[in-house]
Amino acid sequence: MLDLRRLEILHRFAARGTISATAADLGYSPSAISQQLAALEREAGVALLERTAQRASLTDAGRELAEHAARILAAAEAAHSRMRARIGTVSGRVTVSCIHALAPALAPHLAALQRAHPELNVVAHETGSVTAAAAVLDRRYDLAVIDDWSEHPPAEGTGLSVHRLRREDIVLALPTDHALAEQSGPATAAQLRKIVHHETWLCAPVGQLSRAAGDRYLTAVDATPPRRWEFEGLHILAALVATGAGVAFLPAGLAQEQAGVVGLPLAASPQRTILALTRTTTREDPAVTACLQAARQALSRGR
Amino acid sequence: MLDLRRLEILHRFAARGTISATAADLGYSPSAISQQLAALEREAGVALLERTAQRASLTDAGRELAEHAARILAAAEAAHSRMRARIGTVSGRVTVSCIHALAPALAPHLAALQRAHPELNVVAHETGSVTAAAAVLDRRYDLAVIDDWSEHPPAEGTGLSVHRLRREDIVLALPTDHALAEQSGPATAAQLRKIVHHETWLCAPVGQLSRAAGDRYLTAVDATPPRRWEFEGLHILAALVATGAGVAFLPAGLAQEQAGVVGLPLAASPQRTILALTRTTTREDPAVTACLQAARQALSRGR
DNA sequence: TGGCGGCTTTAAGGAGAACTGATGCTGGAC
DNA sequence: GTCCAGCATCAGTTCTCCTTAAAGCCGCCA
Repeated sequence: MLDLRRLEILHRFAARGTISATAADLGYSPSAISQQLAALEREAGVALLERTAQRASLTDAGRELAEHAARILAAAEAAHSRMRARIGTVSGRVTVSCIHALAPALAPHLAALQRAHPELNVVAHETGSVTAAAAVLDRRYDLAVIDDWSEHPPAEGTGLSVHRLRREDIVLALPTDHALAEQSGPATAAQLRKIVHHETWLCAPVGQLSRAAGDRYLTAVDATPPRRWEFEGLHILAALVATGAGVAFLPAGLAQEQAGVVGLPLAASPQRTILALTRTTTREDPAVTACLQAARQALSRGR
Repeated sequence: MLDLRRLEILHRFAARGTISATAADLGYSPSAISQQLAALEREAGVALLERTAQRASLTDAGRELAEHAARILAAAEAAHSRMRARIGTVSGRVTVSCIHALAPALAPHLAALQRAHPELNVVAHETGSVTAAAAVLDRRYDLAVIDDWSEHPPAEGTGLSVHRLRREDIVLALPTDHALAEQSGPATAAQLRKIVHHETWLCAPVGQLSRAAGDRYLTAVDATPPRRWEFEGLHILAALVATGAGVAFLPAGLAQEQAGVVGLPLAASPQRTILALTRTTTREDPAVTACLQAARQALSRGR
């Protein structure tokens, strides 16, 4: 009989790649992981790992068993969720991932939830939007709050539940004393080209979703910024706009909150969507749904 | 994290109904089962059993978790089978069920298989045809050899693989010195009515599949035996026919093997099918397939 | 070449889990 | 009333599993 904890270890090892990282993830010493994987090999009767002194990697059999393990663990988690749904108490450990920019909004609601349910143990980390889905499916997080800047938010994948929390327009963020700050209608393409040409363009580094979306829009209106400053974090960009350092594309809500910044609407406005991701197997878990509800309250006040 | 062994215990309890029987099935003391189920309740956070002093029964939650357990265990077994298929060695414990009448034919082949593979541990029991499918699905047996006397053998159910080993005609078994023993063509309905009226009719007790099938045929030709002797076991019936005690419906092969018995064909001959049942999750397990192969060799020499 | 650091395994020991056997309880059968 | 089947609990022993400590291997760098 294969042991469920050992399958969990194998599954995590398949996701992380080293015994040390697996141990860190699961809160054990590397020695324990090594021993448990050896025991699993003994049980299965097959070599699951190719071991060298400084690297362990999965064999074909190990990879296959890890895939089976994913299915088995999902079934077990579904069963556990159902039992938790039966008692209905919000308790246990829930790991939450949140992108940098939304953490300040989310944190107080999670803290309140934890105060309301002392048995609940919320563990929050920061993760980027790109890797979040895989991390949730890999059971590294039970709930992930991310944003998506494409026109079409990701669909529900295998085992993944996608919850849309908020959708808001992207605006052109200008310093309050900018010549166009008083304009009521949306910025025209011509205005945008002129601004981009004269001002420093503030944006996220390449690889960020917001950067790609902004570049798409700029290309569409045929504007190419001659001067770019790249900073990570939308809050920083908003603050920089306020100091007069340049202009940027920002979510409407963020531009509105930042003192010294005015948001000018855009024609055919791009949008960003704030999403929450959970596994379908935990959909009924009261603790997870409570955290999801908290995220909804924290972040869905936009339209 | 729910424990797989405990889920197995719950699942077995759901099938058997008492803690003692569960313990006997799994080879533990009742005390161990009681403690493990209590631990599972603690893990799940729900009451799974309603306990009185002399009886424990599942609650709704317990029933539901037992159903989940069946799925989880099936997934685990499938994974284990895949690993065993990878190494390909015929080893481990295989529990085989066989109906009474076929045991003599099957036993030597299983014994030979066990001699050829010392790591293999075949455990054989006798079980009736009616309950075998449920027992295989409940994991009490990995392989069951049964017979079926209906026109249409059972189809593959959820998780059950049905292997047809042999199909043979039912004949009218007569003592060698009977007046009709030399007849070459099949027995007519009129002959049958006459024989039934004059001879003692030998058949299995009510509830057996062979009895039901025989009665159906007798009813169809409008023959009702005034004198019945009911004995369990087709071999006994064959031996009784040889002594001249009466006549019976028997599978052709059995009638042929029995000295002093002649088998007279029947018009629109009923048939019996010998089937092997396995779980689909163990389909790839080399040990199970080897046992199945042995059963095929032992029993499929008919047409 | 020698030392350092990351990754791994092995060995030893201790904490906890789990099984057994004994004991006690309950309710139905005789 | 007495017996019996079934279940829970308790104490004790065995076994599992995790941690710490030690050591090996390999790449990297001085």
